Amino acid sequence: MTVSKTAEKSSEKPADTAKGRKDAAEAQPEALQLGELSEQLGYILKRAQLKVFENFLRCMASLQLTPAQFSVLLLVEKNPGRNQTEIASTLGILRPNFVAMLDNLESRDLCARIRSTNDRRSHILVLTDKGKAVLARAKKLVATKHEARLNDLLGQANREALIAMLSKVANEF
Amino acid sequence: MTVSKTAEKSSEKPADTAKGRKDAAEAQPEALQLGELSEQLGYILKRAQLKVFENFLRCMASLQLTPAQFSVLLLVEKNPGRNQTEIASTLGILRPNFVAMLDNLESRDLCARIRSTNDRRSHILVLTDKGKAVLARAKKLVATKHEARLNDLLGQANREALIAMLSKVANEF
DNA sequence: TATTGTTATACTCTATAACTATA
DNA sequence: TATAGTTATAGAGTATAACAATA
Repeated sequence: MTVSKTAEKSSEKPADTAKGRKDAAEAQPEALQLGELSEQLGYILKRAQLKVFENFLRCMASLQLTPAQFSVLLLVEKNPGRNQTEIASTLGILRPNFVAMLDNLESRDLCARIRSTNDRRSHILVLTDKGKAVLARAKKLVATKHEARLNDLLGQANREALIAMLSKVANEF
Repeated sequence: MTVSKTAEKSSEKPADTAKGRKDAAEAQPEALQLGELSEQLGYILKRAQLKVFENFLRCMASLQLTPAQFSVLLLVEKNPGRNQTEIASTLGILRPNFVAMLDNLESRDLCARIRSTNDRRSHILVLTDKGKAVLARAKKLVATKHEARLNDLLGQANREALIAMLSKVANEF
């Protein structure tokens, strides 16, 4: 919900900075009470997701890959020979919206559309050599800079528990 | 990333249904391999968030409240006497985008803008009586239908652990 | 000069209908 | 007729600049 990127930065500090808390004996300081909001599943889920995506983008700045593009490359690599509809629907991307995304990846020579010989309506998706190389570098960046950060923050065991619970929510909620 | 609502429904079943698995001794069935994607923090976080928001909207259908609107009502109730800038920035909503949102809530007589007498530039936000009543009903619906579902799925202890870890990610990642 | 609420605007995501070419 | 890829388009959500009123 809500929770914009720039605004997050501006709502980051105002809790206990010099401005927000000039004097210990002041009537109404600055910081608002979150109250029940801090226990609302949807609210913290959304804020956590925005933070994680932000960090992902920073980690991948050198490769210029968004989370969505990374997920496409991963899925195509793991499932070569599949067509656009199959890749898109697995990722929850609507076919019309997948077109521009693929145009982008193809224009950067990261993946290619190949007309299927069985069914000439289909475009089989494959990674180019450059696409494979970029994906390999992306995986390393994600592992060392992005996912490693979660380990530092929560520890290995908790990290795995978090992923497991989120998967359960995503699949069964 | 990606992961649209309608497409999620269509990519829900195709794992092991009658269609997807006609015969045990078939070459290449239907379901794609998610591979490393199923361990990607951002990916499952996003899918979980979409599922939770979807469920929230269904639970609140009778009150016609979105997660964002609910969060505004909660925060205004907990922090009466604050102005638009304070409420918006705490929620990570940019001031320009908060205007239409408030117009909506005010037109439904759920909250009101009051010109501050101290600083006549500011609009103090308050809940109307109807706003308080609707929020009270909303809280009940959220508790009994929405958050309770998480308990059923994970159990009380895990539910609290999940919320705690997500908060940590949202605040410190 | 700075801030509050606002307007206008643009860009991204997501969603639906309809076209084309193939089947 | 049905499906794959595509186009066009519309609606959210999010972002920035700039204006009027007030401080």
